Amino acid sequence: MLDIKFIRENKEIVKEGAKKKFIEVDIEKLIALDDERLKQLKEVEDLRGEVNKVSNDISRNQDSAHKMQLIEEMRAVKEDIKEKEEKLRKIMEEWQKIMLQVPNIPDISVPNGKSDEENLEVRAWGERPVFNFTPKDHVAIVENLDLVDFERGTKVSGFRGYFMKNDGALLFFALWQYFLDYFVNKGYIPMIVPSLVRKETLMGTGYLPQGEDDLYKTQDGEYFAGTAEVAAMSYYSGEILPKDSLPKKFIAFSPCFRREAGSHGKDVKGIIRVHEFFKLEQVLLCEASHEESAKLHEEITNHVEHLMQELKIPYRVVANCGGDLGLGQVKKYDIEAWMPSQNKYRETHSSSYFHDFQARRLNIKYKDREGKSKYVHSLNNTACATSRLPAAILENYQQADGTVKIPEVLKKYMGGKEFIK
RNA sequence: GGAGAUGUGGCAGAGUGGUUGAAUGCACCGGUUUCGAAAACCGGCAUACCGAAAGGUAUCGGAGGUUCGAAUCCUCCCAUCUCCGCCA
Repeated sequence: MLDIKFIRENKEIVKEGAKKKFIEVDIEKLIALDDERLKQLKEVEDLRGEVNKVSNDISRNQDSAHKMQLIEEMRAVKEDIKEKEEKLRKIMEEWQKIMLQVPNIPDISVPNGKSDEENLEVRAWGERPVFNFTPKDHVAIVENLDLVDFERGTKVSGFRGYFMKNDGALLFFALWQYFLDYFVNKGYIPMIVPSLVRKETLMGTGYLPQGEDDLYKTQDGEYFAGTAEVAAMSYYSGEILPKDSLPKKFIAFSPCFRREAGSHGKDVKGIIRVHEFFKLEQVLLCEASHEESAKLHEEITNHVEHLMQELKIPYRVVANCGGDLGLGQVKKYDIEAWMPSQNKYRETHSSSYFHDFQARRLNIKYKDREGKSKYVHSLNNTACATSRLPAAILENYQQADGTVKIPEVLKKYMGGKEFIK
């Protein structure tokens, strides 16, 4: 959510921003509606003021005839108020609807473009592995080594279902622990957060109303979140935080659920695109300063790059183009791991910042030095998405004999073993 | 799932139809005092929106309703607590 005042004063910037994100929203209509809103609000408030004033007079008035007359008059005014309130209610409904569609403004450094194909490579790291054999894709690897059971996964869970098994299961645990150790050591607060969440949390983080189709919903009206960001961000909703407690840095773990509506043909095999996976997510709240947001954005991206380097997975960082940004995002980097079997990079991490877009919707504030309350800024980045990261590891570390070498840094988390065989 | 109780400002806690946006205490901020501090005393201290300002409007868990007037009465919802049931 943007501030309506900001929209009014910067409508050209807002329009340009929406255009860059390829989002249709009628700013002129919104402003016209806001004019109506202000006018109607003033009328209603003036009338209410009159009623309040006369009501006071009534209570003090001793002359009962005069009293009756005033009461009669106020009855009439009340009818008038009712009518105007109804009008205001209708305006507000429409106003709210458009306000929820207004996207945050992308940063000047965000490249132009419509889809992920136009994302811009910022930097790449690592030597792509050279194989003296034809590298298998991760699906073949996990099937050979019995690390994942897809058949029974489908039998039990349905389309895209899977069981992690044997060293496959252990690899997940090892990654979680390795990443967790790193972030806790950096001062992050570890959290296990709910996946089953109320609608407000998804509105607040910007996944609703637009993303309804990609979310699972219960018969009681709750939703299953697609990322730990949702619950972690909502943790402080409606609260005012002490200034010196910022920045807040969470490393949040949760199962993640995605319907993957509209991507039925994509990645149908394997564990790259699944309905249910697990994620460690970095979620940050900081003071309302663009510099601070931008600085922390680089920082949370660097954390992941460092870990990818430790794991020795070749990767690149892309700056996502306007059309590939979410509604609330100001800027986003994707970190993409090299997938030898596909001979290309695949997204494993997504790092973005929002300014106060989410905080406005979630109503998370802090008091600044002058005691004025301000909305916090928010950021998040994947730390470790199991299953995508394991898929990249398996492909990059595969051996000619079909086994998989365990990355040096993970060995101690997998019982000191050298290979998955 | 059943029964009961409760929901007021940062916290505690008054307030059951009329100058109550809300007593009081604590916390917090400023001042007096002090070499400095504590104590004491004085003053300030919710949020949002409209307005250049004066000022106005709204908010006492949420949404409706009754009334000239609602924190206070009515209806529904939500949350919390206690007991019972069920489950782990």
